[in-house]
Amino acid sequence: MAVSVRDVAKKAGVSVGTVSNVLNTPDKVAEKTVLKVQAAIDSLGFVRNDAARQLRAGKSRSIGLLVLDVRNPFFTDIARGAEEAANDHNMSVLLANSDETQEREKQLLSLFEEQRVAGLLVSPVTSDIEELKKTQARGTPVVLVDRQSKDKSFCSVSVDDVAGGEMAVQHLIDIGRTNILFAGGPIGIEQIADRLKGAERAASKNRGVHLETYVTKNLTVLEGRALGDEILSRPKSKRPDAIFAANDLLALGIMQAIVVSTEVSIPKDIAIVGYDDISYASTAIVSLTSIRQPSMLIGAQAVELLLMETENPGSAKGRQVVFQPELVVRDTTSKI
Amino acid sequence: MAVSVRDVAKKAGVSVGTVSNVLNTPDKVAEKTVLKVQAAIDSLGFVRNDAARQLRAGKSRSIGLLVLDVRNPFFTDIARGAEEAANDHNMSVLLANSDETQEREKQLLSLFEEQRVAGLLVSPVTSDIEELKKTQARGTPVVLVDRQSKDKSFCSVSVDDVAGGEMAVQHLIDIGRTNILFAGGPIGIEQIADRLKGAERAASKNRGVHLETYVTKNLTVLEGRALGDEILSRPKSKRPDAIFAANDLLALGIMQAIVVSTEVSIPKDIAIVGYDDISYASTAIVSLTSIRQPSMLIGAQAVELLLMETENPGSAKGRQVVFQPELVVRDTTSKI
DNA sequence: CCGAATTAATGAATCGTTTCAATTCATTAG
DNA sequence: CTAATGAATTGAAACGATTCATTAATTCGG
Repeated sequence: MAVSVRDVAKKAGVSVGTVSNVLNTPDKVAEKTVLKVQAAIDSLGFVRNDAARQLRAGKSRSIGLLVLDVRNPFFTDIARGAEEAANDHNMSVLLANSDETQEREKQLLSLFEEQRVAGLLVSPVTSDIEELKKTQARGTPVVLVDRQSKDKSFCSVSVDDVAGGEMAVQHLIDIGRTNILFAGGPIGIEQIADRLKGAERAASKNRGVHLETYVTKNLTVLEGRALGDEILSRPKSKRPDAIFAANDLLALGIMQAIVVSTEVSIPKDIAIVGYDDISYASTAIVSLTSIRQPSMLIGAQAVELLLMETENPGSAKGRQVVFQPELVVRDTTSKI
Repeated sequence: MAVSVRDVAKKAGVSVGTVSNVLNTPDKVAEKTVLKVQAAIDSLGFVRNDAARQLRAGKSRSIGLLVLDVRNPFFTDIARGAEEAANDHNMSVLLANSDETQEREKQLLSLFEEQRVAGLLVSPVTSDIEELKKTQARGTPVVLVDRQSKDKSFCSVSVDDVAGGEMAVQHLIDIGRTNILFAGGPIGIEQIADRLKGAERAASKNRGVHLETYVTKNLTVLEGRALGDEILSRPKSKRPDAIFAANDLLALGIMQAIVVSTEVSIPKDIAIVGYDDISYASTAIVSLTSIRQPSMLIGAQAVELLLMETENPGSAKGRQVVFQPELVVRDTTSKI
């Protein structure tokens, strides 16, 4: 049934080596031979068997990317960045979703290892990275994404979330707000804890600023609406005059709840800053000020580090790349 | 460097065949032998080479899923449905994105074929499916997704978009609207043309109903806002009292533009129906009435058809599954 | 205690591609 | 005209897991 190089070789009247050369290095084959072989390939409908290629090559041209949540635009943007960078080195990216469970992570890790991926980009579920260390020790290079490796056992590409949090709150202070609410959770997640830390730093650097912390169960639109309703239910004097939400979905939810009320207006009564700058931020009813993370760049950079490591082992040893986030000012914090 | 079954066999003092049996059919191996081999595997850090397995097996346990746009929640939901169904047969799904370009589609198609996927689920870019027919002829079963195969050369799973369109407009008529605007485009896309056809059918079935068609360049939030602004700029008498948008993103955009005006209220002055019932529909400022497609079911069903065909070639020959969409009523069409 | 039946373990052959040392053939320099 | 050079082509030997016909060892009924 299946057509192999051997069949092609027989049909074209050449050896299998020549067929292989036509496929991989046609310059080394006489032109008329190339044509003969092409003809045979077309007439037989030959399709290369990738498994055999890889077996022979010993390594694949794929990079495994393991993220916490494929539905989060932040991660799909990272994936897109990684894909583009990988394409430039003509490699491809296999995207997998750990769904924030350690078990699934472990499963997918070994799946990738069995496929002998050229390397792994991982956004790990917890800080327990023993399994990852073993994988790396067995010869598959690993780059951490959106998370630093404190002991430098891995390369990593991340964003300075403390700086992002500080930036957001400082901006709110700059436009004259003093009663600021931080919303986000769970606090156990490193990124969120860092954003809060940055927020606190900005608050403590300025006199007369009060920072309230509201811990949410997660970072979804629904959770945001609940918080928005809670704020509306407060007496006027207890309401914040600004909110820093730990991500955009949360911020959008808060806005949805507040915007229906005629009592509170955005940004006059309450200013809002989100985080991530997802594409919905700019198209919201009142366009949302947000902290932008260079997500595509993160993916691209991670691939570069990985390839540096594969092409020249040891060359990127423990390199920690940390990007700075960026404030994008829109209507939810405009001065009037 | 790499550890193979041979190394494991030597270390454990058994033959390679036994190691293979431990990995695949441990019941056929004496318990103490299993333990010896496991120990050798652990101490050497052996990881199975998937390429070699596949080469020997001749087929993979993966199904290729090729969609028009990975960022469209409709398709990611299909993917999720397909994944779950595939898992039940312990197979996995490889997701790829043609980005609506024929070239990329062709590229990915041959990539999948080289990987000897067990089968392909494809949402084809155009109706030119010659390439797909060749692929199928070479032995890779193909199931069309979200598109019918008129000549029955493929199995397919799709949704009745004509019925969906009719349902949407009939609902608007039922709540007393007579001046209805259909928004969507490009009309060349089969699904959109079908929704329009359904809308026209509903309009013509009822007397005194006027249906206006507004063709958009695409189905995005921005395009919707432009249309919303255009409607606001019209004199009151020229405005529709209901809008049927060909997808939810478009509908949300229209709403965003209209909601800021104090002149027109939703649903009192203008009722809106969207299409797809994406998760944003229910959390929009005014929750959006929409036509729901059973997207996860589509993915699952497509996998079932595919497996039917692989396990028993010819058994699903040209089967066309067509699902009916469902109206989900929310606030944008509430009676007051 | 023998032969039959059952259970374990073996290892060579196989999958389809690529690689590379060896071969052939034609061309050119001396 | 010979020897040396170079270009094309060849085909056997890998890559690593699985399979399956054999062999070996054990158990059991009569």
